Amino acid sequence: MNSKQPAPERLLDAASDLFARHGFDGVSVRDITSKAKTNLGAVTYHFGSKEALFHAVFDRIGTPLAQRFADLAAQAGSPIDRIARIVTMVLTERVLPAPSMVLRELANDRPLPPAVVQLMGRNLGVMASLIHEGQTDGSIRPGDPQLMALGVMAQPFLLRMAGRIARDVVGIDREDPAMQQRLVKHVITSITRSLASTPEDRT
Amino acid sequence: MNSKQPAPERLLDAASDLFARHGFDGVSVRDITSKAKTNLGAVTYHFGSKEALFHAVFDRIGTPLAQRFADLAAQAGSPIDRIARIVTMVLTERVLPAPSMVLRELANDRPLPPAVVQLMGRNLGVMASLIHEGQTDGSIRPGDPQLMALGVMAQPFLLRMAGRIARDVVGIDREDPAMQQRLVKHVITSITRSLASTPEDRT
DNA sequence: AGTCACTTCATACATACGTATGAACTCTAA
DNA sequence: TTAGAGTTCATACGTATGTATGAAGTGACT
Repeated sequence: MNSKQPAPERLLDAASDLFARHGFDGVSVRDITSKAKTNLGAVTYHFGSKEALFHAVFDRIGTPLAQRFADLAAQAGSPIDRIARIVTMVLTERVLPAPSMVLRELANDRPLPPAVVQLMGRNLGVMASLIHEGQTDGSIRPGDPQLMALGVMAQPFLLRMAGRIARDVVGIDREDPAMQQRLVKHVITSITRSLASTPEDRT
Repeated sequence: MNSKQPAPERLLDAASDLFARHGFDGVSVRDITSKAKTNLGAVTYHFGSKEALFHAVFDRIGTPLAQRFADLAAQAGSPIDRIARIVTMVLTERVLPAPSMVLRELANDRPLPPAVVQLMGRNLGVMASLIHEGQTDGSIRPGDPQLMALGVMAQPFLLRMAGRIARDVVGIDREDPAMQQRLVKHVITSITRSLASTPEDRT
C-alpha cells in the first residue's frame, strides 16, 4: 500500500509529482505534506528544508533514469537503433518527472543544481558515446557528438511535455495509443535522418 | 531614456525580463514594480492584477515575434533556406523572452493561456506551411507538416535556453560569437538533414 | 512494565505575498 | 489661476508561506 511506505518516501513521491507539474515556486510545503498524508513538520524533520527536499527529488529521479539510459545503450543493435530505443523510452515512459523539472531548471536563471548537471551530463554522455560509436562504424555522419546528443534529446524532451501543444495546437491526443505511436515513429524518423550518414559523407 | 517611458511600458519591460528568468511564481509584484521604478499600486492601476500583467506580457511578446516569423518566411529562397533563417533568428536573437516563458507554460500543468496557444499556433503554422511548400516542390521529405514543424522548433527552443547546459555540460559559451556560430551551423545542419528529401523519397 | 530513541503532529512565528485604498501629486485646458 | 482627470505613492489588510518547537505517540528492547 502506498500509505504504508515510510514518510520520506511518500514525501519524495508527492514532491516529484507536484514539482514536475507546478515547479518549485508553484508548490507549497503544505501541498506536499498534505498529498503525502504527512504533517507539516515532516519536511523539516526528514529533509531539513523545502529546497533540500527538492534536491533530494532530483537525486532520486536521476538514478533510475540514468540506469535506464545505460541499460538501453548497452543492448544489442546498431547505435542508431539503441538511440531510437532511448528516445522512445523518454517519449513514452508513463510517469517521468525529469523532463519538465529539468526544462524548468534550464529556463530559470539561477545556477543549475549539481544533481541536474550530473543527470544531464551522464545521459548526454551516454548518448554522445553512442553517436561516437556510430561515427566510428560509419553509420552516423561526422559532427561534434555532444552537440549532436543535445540536438537528439531536444525533440523527445520537448514533445514529452507537449501534450498540450499537441492537443491544442496540432491536434494530437497523447493519451491515444495510436497517436502516440505515430508521434514516436515521427520523432525516430526525424532523428534518424538527422544523424544518419549519407553516401556523400563517406567520400 | 528608459525612465521616460510611460509606466505601463516600463512594467511590461520589467515583467518580461523577470518572468522569463524566474517564472510567474518566482517573481513578486514588488520585484516587478521595483525594477520598473514604479509603485506597488501601478500594477493594480494599469493592469488590474499580476495575472493580467502576465497575459499582457505574452500578448506583447507574441506580436513582434510572429511578425519576424512571417517576415523571414516571406523572404526569397528555398523553403529550407527560409526555415534555416527562422531557426537562426530564434537561436541568436539577443533578448527573446518567449522561449523560456513558453517552455515553462508547457511544463506547467495548468491550461495554456490563450495568448500562448495563439502564439505557438501562428508560428508553428508558418513553419508548417514552409514545410508543406518544400514537400510540394520535392525538396522536403513526406510527413505531417505540423509534427515536423514541432520537431524543427524543438531544437532552437531548447538550445536557446541551454546556455547553462552548454557551458556546464557540453562546454560551449553562448556569449562567444565563434561558438555561437558553430552552434547555429550545427543546428541548421541537423534540421536540414532531418527535413531534406533523399533520392529514395522520390521514387 | 518501563525506558528510550524515533517519528508524528498541532501549533506558533515572522515574513512575504497580492490586492485595495485614499491621499498627494502632475499636467492640461479653460 | 484654478478645476479636474489621470497617475503615483505610502500604507494597510488578510492570507499564505517556510521554518521551528515542544508535546504526544509508537514500537523495540531490557
